[in-house]
Amino acid sequence: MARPREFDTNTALNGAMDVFWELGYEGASLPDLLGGMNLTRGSLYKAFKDKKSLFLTILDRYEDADVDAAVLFLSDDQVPNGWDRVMQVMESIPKTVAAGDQRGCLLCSAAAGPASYDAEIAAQVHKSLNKMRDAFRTALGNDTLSALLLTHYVGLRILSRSGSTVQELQDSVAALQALKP
Amino acid sequence: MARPREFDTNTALNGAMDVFWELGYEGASLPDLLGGMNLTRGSLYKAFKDKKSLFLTILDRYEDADVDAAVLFLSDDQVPNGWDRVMQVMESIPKTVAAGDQRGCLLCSAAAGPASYDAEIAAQVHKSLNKMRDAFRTALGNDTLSALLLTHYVGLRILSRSGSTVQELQDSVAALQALKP
DNA sequence: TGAGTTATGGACCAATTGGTTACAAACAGT
DNA sequence: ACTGTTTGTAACCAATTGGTCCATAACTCA
Repeated sequence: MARPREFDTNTALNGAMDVFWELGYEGASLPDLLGGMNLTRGSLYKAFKDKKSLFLTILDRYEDADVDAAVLFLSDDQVPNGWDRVMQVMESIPKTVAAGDQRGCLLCSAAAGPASYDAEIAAQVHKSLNKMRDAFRTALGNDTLSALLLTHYVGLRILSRSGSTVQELQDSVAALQALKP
Repeated sequence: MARPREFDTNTALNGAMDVFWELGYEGASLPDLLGGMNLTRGSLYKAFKDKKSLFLTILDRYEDADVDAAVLFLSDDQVPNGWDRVMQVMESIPKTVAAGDQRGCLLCSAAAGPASYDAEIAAQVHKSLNKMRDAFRTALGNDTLSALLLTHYVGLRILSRSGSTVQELQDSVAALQALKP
């Protein structure tokens, strides 16, 4: 009943996620996003309203993809011990950096950036962070320990992005072993 | 031999630190800084070169003031046990938030922000972070544990800024008790 | 083959960004 | 009092920011 979209919404959003992930919310300019999504201004604003709405959509998408994957892994007893699953998640962080990916975590960067002055972004960020903490808790059955692990997760991801060495991150993860219940 | 400064460099820098601390490096605009420092464009650029140089100066100042204070406290055996000193530093973070200060840590915000794309800022940030880690290490005589504590410190400060509740932060700190050597 | 509807591309926009420059003012030394 | 030097002020700057608008294109349904 009207002209069809020429772009695929999914691939466009994937492009937007890449740009936001690498540059952060405030660091990603409209031209950056248009390039990464392969569309022009008019199309972006018609389809996604504005930059902030697009970012909220991407945060949602990040939760559905990356956060939920971690949550699922933490509750999957293919690895029978919950603590072992937690440690595998933590160990994956220095591994990611060693593989050349220094982007950190979209969520953690948003927590450090726009969440401090934008309530909607803060709400979405906390929703996802709470999901992570809950996943730690169900894996371990321990309230305060899960709070510590979430804090550690955020710290690792921020340090990853700011250029900490793999060794430093590995040390930090290794020290967690002492907390094994 | 020339016209004297009408402003006091120290108070101007204090003003700049406040602005950067609250708004972050990229979030602080020139008008924001000029307002907080009580001077006009020309004076700022003549005295401090440009925004980035000013920020590097402020990072230095933050190290001399806040980082060094923590480092000193961690090595001061008025509190005889090193671990107890570490815990006092950690416990001060939820307390700061409870007192209404959600600004987090200038250093940690810089690590999450401009340190990811600016080498000079990254270098200064790492210098200070390493100082913190060293302080943890000398307080405890333990390499990997000090890496964990630095990560935890950064995580707490990022979560503080993004609006985590005092309870969540307290839980996270309380769980550290299990690591007491 | 229309009529109705939505998508696209790009020109356009005001506001803001960090930064420069030109000139007047305020001092020190002679 | 004059000279040399540095400060303060504000006008000015080009570039970039996020966002709007409109003519045209592409489709569906009648």
